[in-house]
Amino acid sequence: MSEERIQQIIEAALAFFAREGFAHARMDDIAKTTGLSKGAIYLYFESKDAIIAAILKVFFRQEMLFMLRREPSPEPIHEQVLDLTQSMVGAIEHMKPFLSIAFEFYAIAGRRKEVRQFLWEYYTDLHAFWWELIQRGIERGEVRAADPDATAMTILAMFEGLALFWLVAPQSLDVPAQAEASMRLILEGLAPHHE
Amino acid sequence: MSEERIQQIIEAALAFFAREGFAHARMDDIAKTTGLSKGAIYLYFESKDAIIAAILKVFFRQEMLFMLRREPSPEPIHEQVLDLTQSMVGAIEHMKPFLSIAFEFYAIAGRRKEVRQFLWEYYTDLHAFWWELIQRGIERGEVRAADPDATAMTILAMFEGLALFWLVAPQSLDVPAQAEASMRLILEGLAPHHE
Amino acid sequence: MSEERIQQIIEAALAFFAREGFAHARMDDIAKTTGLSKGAIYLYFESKDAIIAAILKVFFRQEMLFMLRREPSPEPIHEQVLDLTQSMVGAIEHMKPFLSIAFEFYAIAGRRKEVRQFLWEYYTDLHAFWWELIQRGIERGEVRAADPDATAMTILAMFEGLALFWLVAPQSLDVPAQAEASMRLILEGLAPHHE
Amino acid sequence: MSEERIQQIIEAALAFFAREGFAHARMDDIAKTTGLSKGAIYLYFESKDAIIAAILKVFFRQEMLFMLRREPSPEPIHEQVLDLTQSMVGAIEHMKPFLSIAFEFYAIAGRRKEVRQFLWEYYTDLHAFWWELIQRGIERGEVRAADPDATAMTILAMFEGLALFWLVAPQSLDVPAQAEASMRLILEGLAPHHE
DNA sequence: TATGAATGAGTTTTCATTCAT
DNA sequence: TATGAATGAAAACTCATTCAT
Repeated sequence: MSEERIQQIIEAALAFFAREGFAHARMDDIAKTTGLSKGAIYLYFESKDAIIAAILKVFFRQEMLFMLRREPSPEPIHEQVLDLTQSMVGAIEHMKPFLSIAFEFYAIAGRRKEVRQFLWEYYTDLHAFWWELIQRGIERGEVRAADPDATAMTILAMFEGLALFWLVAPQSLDVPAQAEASMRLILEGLAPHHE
Repeated sequence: MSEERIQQIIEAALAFFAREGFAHARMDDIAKTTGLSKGAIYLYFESKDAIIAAILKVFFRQEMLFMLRREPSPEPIHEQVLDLTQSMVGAIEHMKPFLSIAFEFYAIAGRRKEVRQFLWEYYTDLHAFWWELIQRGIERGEVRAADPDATAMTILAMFEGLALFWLVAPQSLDVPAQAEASMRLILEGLAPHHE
Repeated sequence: MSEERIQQIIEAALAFFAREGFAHARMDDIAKTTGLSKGAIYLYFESKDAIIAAILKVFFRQEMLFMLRREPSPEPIHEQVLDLTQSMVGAIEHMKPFLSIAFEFYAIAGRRKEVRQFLWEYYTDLHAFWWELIQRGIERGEVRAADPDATAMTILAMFEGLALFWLVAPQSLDVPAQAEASMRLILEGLAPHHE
Repeated sequence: MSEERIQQIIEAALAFFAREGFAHARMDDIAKTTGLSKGAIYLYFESKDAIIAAILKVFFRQEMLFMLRREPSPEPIHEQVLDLTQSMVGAIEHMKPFLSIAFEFYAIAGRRKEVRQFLWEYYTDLHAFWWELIQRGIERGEVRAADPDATAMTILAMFEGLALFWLVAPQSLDVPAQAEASMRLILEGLAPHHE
C-alpha cells in the first residue's frame, strides 16, 4: 500500500522531472499528477531531494537488470555482443523520454560525492558484465588478448556517447544502425586473426 | 570595456554554475564574485537565462578550436589520431571543473530545441573533422574502407562517454591511458590488412 | 471560503490602492492588512495586475446597480430626476475614499484597450438608463423633444465632472447642492414650454 | 539655454508619461528621448517627481490661457458661449494625446494636498471666467437670473466629463457635436423667457 | 492517512539616483 | 555642463514545506 504510493509518486516525479528538469518541476505538479495532495507526498518522502534521490536509485537499476541476469551462453561471443547491443539500444530507446534526467544526474554527480559513488557502482556492475564476456571470449579464443578492462570501458563509453547524441539529434541519428556499426568496429578491433 | 565586463561576468558565472548548478547559483554570488553590483550584471545580461545562454556558446566552442584549425598533415593517420587523442584528453582535463555544466546543458538539450540545435552544430563540426581524417586515411590506404560517418561518430561517442566516466570517477579512471587504449582498439578495427 | 478570501484581498487592496496609488501600494501591505501572508495572496491572484483588474470590475459595477434596478415609475420625470440626482450624489459620497482609484483607471483607459472597453460598457449602461428616462419624459410630454442621446451624455458628463471637482476641492464644493443646481439647470433646458 | 534644456526634458517626459504612465515611464526613456544623458537630466531636475511637478504646472496652464485673455465682447452671450465651446473642444482635442496624464494628476490630487490646491486654483480661474460671462449675460438681460456660481461649475463639470468620455471612447463620441449639444441644453436652461 | 490552505524565506529583477571622469 | 556605468534599495513573485483539520 505504502509501496504503491511510493511508486505513484516516483512515476509522477519522473514525468515532471523529465519534462521540466529537477529545479523547475514543482511539488505541486508532482502531487497533482499523482492524484495525491501535496501534504500526502510528504508522508512518503521527506523532501523534494529525497524524491530525486529515490529516482536516482530506480533510474540506474532498471536499465541493466536484464543484462546482469544473463546466463553464460555457449553462443559465439560475436553473436552475443551483437545481441546485447540490440538490447542496449532497446533499453536506451525505452528510456528516451527520461534521458534528460540521466544527464541531470551526471551534472549532479560532478558536485555530490554520494551521487558519484552510486553511479560508479552502477557502471562498475555494467563494466564487470562486459569484462566477463570479453574475458570469456579471450579464453575461448574468439577474441584476441586485448585488455578486457579498457575494452569494456570503451564499450560503455560508446553507449553513453550514443545516448547523448541521440538526445541532441533525435531525428538525425539512427541509433540501432550506429550502435551496430560502432560495435562491429570494436569487434573488428578485437578479432583474433589480428595477432 | 563592455566586452571586458561581459567576460568578467561569464567567468564568475561559470565558476558558480559549475559549483552549484544553474538553478542553485545566485545572481548575488555572481555579482559579488565579479566585484560588481547585482544591478550592473543586468546592464550586460538581461536575465540569468541570458547568462546561461551566453555560456552555452562560449563553452562549446573553446574546446575544439585547436582541432579545427589543424592543417592536413602528411604524417601517418595512425600517428595523427593518437596525437589528437592526447589533445582531446588535454581539452577534457582542462575543462574538468566545468564538466558538470556540460551535462546540465545536455539535460537542457533534451527539453529545448535551440540548445539541441546549437549542440548538434557543434558535434557536426567535430564529426566533420574526424570524418575527413578517416576519409584521408582510406584514400591513402592507411585505413580500411570503413564507413567514415559511423566511425567518426563512434570516436566522438567514445570521448563523451569517457568524459562522463571521468566526472563520475575522477580517481578511478586514468583518462589518458583509457583514451589511448580505446583509440587503439578503434584503430585496430580500422587497420587495412583486415580486408 | 475562497470567495471570502478574494473579498478580503480586494478590500485590503482597495484601501491601499486608494491611499497610495496602484504603483506605490505594495503587495506586502495588502497582505499584511488582509492578515494573510504574501504567498497566500498569490493563491488567489496571479499578480498585482490581476488584483487591479479585479478591482476595476468590482468598482464600476457597485455604484449604479441601485439605478439599473429601478422600475419604471408613474411619478413625474422631474421628480424622478431629482431623486436620482440625490442617489447619484449618495453613491459618489459613498465611494469618496476611492475616487482616486477611479481616476487612475481613467488614465489607464487611455492606454489600454480592454480597460477602455470595460468602462465604455459601464457608461453605455448608465447612458441607456438615463436615455430611457428622458425618452419616457418626452413621450409623456413632460420633457420637450430634445435629443435623448446627447442629453443623457450631458448628465453623465456633469456627474463625472462633479466627482472630479469634489476630489480636488472636498471642502469648497457642496456636492449635493451643486448636483441639484446643475440638474435643475438641465431640467430647465428640457422643460416643454420652451418650444 | 538652461530654459531650453528644461523644455526639452519636459517634452520628452510628457511623451513618455502619456504613453506609459508616471510609474512605468523610466528616466532612461526620458533621457534617451531628450537626447541628453541620464545624468544631465539631474542637472535640471532633482528627481522624477520634480519633473512630474513641473509638468503639472505646464499642463494645467496651457489649455486656458487663450480663454483668460479674452476681452469682454459686445457680442451676444449666446454666441460667445458657443464660440468658447468650440475653443474648449479644440483645446481638448489638442491635448488628446496627453489626456491620460490629466487623469493621473486627478488621481494624485486625491492623495496630495499641493496637487489638490494647484488644480483648484486652476479651476477657480476657469470658473471665474465663466462666472463673469454669465454675470454679464444676466446684467445684459440675455440670461435669466440663474446662480452664476453653480452654472459655471456645471459648465466646467460638463467639459471634464466629456473629456473623460472621449478618452474612454475615442471612436464612439463626436466631441464637437456633443459639446455643442450639451452647451445648447444649458443655454436653453438659461434662456431669459423662462421667468 | 490525507488534505490543501497558508507560510515566509529566498530570488530575480527593476530603476531612480549618484559620481568619477 | 555632460556622461553613462554603477549602485543598491525596493518590490514582485516563487515554492518547498508545514500544520490544523
